[in-house]
Amino acid sequence: MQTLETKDAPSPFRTRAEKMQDRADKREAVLRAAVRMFNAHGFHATSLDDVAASLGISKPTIYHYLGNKEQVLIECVTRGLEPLRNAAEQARAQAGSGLERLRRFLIDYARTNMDDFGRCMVRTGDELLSPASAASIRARKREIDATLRALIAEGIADGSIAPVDVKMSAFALAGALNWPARWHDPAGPDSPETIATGLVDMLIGGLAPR
Amino acid sequence: MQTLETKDAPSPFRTRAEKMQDRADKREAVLRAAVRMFNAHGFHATSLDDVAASLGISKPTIYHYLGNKEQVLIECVTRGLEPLRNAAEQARAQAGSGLERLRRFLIDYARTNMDDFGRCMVRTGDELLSPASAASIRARKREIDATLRALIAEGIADGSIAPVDVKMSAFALAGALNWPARWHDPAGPDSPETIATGLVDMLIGGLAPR
DNA sequence: CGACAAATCTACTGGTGAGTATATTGCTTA
DNA sequence: TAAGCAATATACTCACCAGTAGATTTGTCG
Repeated sequence: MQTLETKDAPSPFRTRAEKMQDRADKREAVLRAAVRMFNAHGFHATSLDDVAASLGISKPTIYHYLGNKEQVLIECVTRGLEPLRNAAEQARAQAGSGLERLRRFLIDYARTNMDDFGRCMVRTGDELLSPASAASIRARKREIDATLRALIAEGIADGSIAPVDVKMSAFALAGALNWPARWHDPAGPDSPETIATGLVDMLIGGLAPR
Repeated sequence: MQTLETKDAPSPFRTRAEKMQDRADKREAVLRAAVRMFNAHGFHATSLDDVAASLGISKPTIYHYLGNKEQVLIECVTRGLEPLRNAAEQARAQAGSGLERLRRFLIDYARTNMDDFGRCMVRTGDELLSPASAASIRARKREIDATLRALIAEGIADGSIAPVDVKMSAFALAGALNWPARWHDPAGPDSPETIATGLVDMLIGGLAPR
């Protein structure tokens, strides 16, 4: 077979697969532009005309790729949720004490909450979505929360975590690690990595001296 | 002078002071109705016509008392901020170790974040406000944060708090205690009091066993 | 080639909701 | 009693924006 395709002379004749990739890339570009504007000005204050303009395209093109405005938001939130689901799955599969696995998970959790889609996911309340979509997203968030609680419970069981109230601790952790979605400045001096470990270590150690 | 005013026979002829009170009460009622709807459906999804209808009045009446929609929101946020400022002032004035004073402050902080105005205050991001108002509110929030950091620093100095990173801890605490504004259900089984102490004690003790 | 589908545009429609103009009523005060 | 102000209503205007209609181009496949 003749795969004469070379990197330095890309043919202008796209294959089927390449065109699907093109389409996916464009979808992605729309989502990136949208999520940035949602984060900067809020969902309602961002018009799809603005998003389109920022890409040098027109509004119907967005509809061509994504259907409608709510769909754009849902996709953004979904992309924000995905890394969390992966982190959760990994945490469940991993070896180690409850605390060690929890720590790893929390750091991933905090880190992904600081990227564009993660921020959008954290900041998108139910009230922005149709009841059906809100329910679907709430369900996915609940899964993450279930993992979080399971890890805490396992840590308590194996003695690596103090006998805390599981539900309350899960809320405290989630709150502390979601909050950067509102204050973290990507242009600032602290990297998401630094912030994530800083927050998590404080939460594990507590304020009281040991 | 003849202050014949009796409780059981309230005269329909209001005095000057009573009328000012009337006006204040009505303003207050509008704010209460508005903040409830803002919390339930979000600021943009709540029209002033809806707020007015929920009180059996008309939109111009709201404009009569509050000027415009942003002003309504600003007043709600301000009312949410007020108890925090009081708690901060009290904490600064009080005696006791840094940790004791911090603990008291954090519990107040958490509790007030769960009432109508507190929730609204936490959930109202800069993007909903004009730049000028956003700046003014950000400044007031910064003061609260400064108190929080000062209390942590004092606790470290007097040895009642472990030598943690002050800035990071302040963010972790604020995040954990703001989060209930998004999830707490006033109709649920857990009282704000219970949640506040539960969260705070977990944050002070940390997850790791002692 | 000719028909079809994908991608994209310009130019609209229709609804919603903030904010206003103006009228009315009734109390207060000169 | 007339003037003035507070409180409230009805009935608008105006801007914005989600979503759509329909035209155009271009590549693909029978």
